[in-house]
Amino acid sequence: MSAAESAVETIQREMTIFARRARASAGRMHPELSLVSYTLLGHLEERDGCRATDLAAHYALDKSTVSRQVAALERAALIERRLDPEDHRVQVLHLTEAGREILAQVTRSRRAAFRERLAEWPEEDLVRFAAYLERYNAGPAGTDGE
Amino acid sequence: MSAAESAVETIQREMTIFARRARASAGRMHPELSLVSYTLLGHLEERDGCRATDLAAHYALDKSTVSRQVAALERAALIERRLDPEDHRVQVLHLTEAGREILAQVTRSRRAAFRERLAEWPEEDLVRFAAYLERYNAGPAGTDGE
DNA sequence: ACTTCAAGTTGTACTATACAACTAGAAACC
DNA sequence: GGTTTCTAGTTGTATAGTACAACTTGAAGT
Repeated sequence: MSAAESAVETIQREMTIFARRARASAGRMHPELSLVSYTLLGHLEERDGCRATDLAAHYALDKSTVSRQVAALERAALIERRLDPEDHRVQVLHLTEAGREILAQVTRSRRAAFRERLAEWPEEDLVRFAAYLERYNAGPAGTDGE
Repeated sequence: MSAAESAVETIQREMTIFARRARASAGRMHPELSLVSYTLLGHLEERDGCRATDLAAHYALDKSTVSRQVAALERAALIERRLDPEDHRVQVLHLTEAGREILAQVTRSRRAAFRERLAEWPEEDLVRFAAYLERYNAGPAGTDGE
């Protein structure tokens, strides 16, 4: 096996380990915000509001799933729905103040965990690792599908 | 923000994207073998058989969860239980021939997906990326927990 | 106006998971 | 040697996340 082939094997194995761990720990780390809820809130912050359908399309989730997630987030007062005056079928979703705070808090705590884990890494390696991950994720949707 | 801090941000963001995608696509990619089942079978192959308790400890799963997963894998005839003659509480789990084949088949298909995704990468980058991932996962269980 | 399309909700089912209560067997300790 | 304690595993119950299908409501096209 060439060095390249063996490296691909390793990448596959380690990505699998990471995915499994992330999945197992996602609920335990932030009981107040699942990984999906977190990314939905993040998307709302980034886009400054969007429709449920946009979330479903972007994250390859069924619209019923998004509908229930949105209902839960609204119940928790983390988001609010604003009816689109142009089209009465549409609800534009926005973060509430509380939602913004929770999102920031979870982001801080996640960031702290990553910082700790990467504390010993030289800057040069951090920068290269970050670039590799970006390149990997930017690739054509193959292994996954966004 | 320093280059190191901004790299950590990127690593966090990209790892999150990867984890979310992996989760979303895990079921769709291999309907015959969930990510968890896949890793359980992989562990059995690697260790050439082990106990349910070992699986639970290694993957931080509840023993009841493992018990049900194992029951499903046995029902699918991918593993078999052998009673330990030394200790009648213990069942040593082993892959069956069918289990070995399914595992190999899913491994091949996953490998093909990764290869395709990484096809354009120069060997040098593959090797470095693989090393970074190993280093990341080998770190102290912080963000996750095995 | 009628049909067709789009956004969301609700009913139903399934999977993965945890926690608690339980059974069965092994080990330890007077 | 009998009682207590520990360990392996199963089962009951509950929850979260998910999909698919059927439906409602409103918009757009013909």
